[in-house]
Amino acid sequence: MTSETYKKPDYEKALRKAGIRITRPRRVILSILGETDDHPDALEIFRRAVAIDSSISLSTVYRTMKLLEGLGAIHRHAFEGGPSRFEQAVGEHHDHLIDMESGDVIEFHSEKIEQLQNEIARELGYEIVHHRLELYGRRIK
Amino acid sequence: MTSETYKKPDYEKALRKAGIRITRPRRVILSILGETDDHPDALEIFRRAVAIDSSISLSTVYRTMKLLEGLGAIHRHAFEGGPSRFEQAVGEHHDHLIDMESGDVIEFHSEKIEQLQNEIARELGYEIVHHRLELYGRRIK
DNA sequence: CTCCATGCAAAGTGTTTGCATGCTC
DNA sequence: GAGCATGCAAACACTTTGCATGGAG
Repeated sequence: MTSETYKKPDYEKALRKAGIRITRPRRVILSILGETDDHPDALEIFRRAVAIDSSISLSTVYRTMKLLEGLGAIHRHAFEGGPSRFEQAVGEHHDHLIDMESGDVIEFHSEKIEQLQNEIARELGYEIVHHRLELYGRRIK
Repeated sequence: MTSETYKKPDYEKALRKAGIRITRPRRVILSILGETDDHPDALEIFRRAVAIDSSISLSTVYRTMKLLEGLGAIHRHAFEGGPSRFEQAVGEHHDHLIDMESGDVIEFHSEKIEQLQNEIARELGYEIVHHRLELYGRRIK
């Protein structure tokens, strides 16, 4: 991604509307989330944030992630054996394929699988609130 | 499930064959795992173990779980927002539906979903090593 | 009688929180 | 100015580990 004027929801405006103060740390963190396509963890976000403003603390990163998660602006993923990783909540729902070697995350979506999940839950007498589907795999040579 | 003489793989024999010592704590923990149908966490296993032999320590529970996991005798599940929960590795592979209110776990299996997962991974150039599919839901009244 | 397994306490990891201060609205 | 947000350090929940002792083979 070279262009920066791409999909960039205006979170600042949205947050302000939600009565949330736009502070320097929040602005920095939002800009980081807006520009990445990967799924960084809190420490990685912290590192990138510190590079922009060295006074930002890790607690603020965690607090901001929690805040944004509550607003539905980001999603938190707890992939196996690692810290939570975050992504901006833009676009459609999707699931994840995790490259076990590199940790890279590939997004995918299957309407068929979603339907099957709903059927299964219904048969068991449940309605799904949310689900988690993660494929852990290796690149085929 | 009322009968206790049901599916009960002889883990002691298997462990002995693997060159692993059968100690009192291990015997106790194995008996607990063999008799439960739920998905207890380490602390719950510890509680049940202490009721049988009060000298067992939580570290031993954790160590034993790790050992058994390595041997493929149990599976570890990290459901959302809680400690790892364990289950005996008997029977076929299955996925889990978690009752968000009670924490109860219902097992299910869908061959169709498994196939779709494989197709998706293949298309992305990956082979699946394992996957995680969890449905979080509420009972329909 | 040799090692592996244990209990205990301490350390480790990722995350949250209390508190005094600082900055947005 | 009023009150939310911050940095810092301490607390937290879960899990692992070092070490000296104990017990299975």
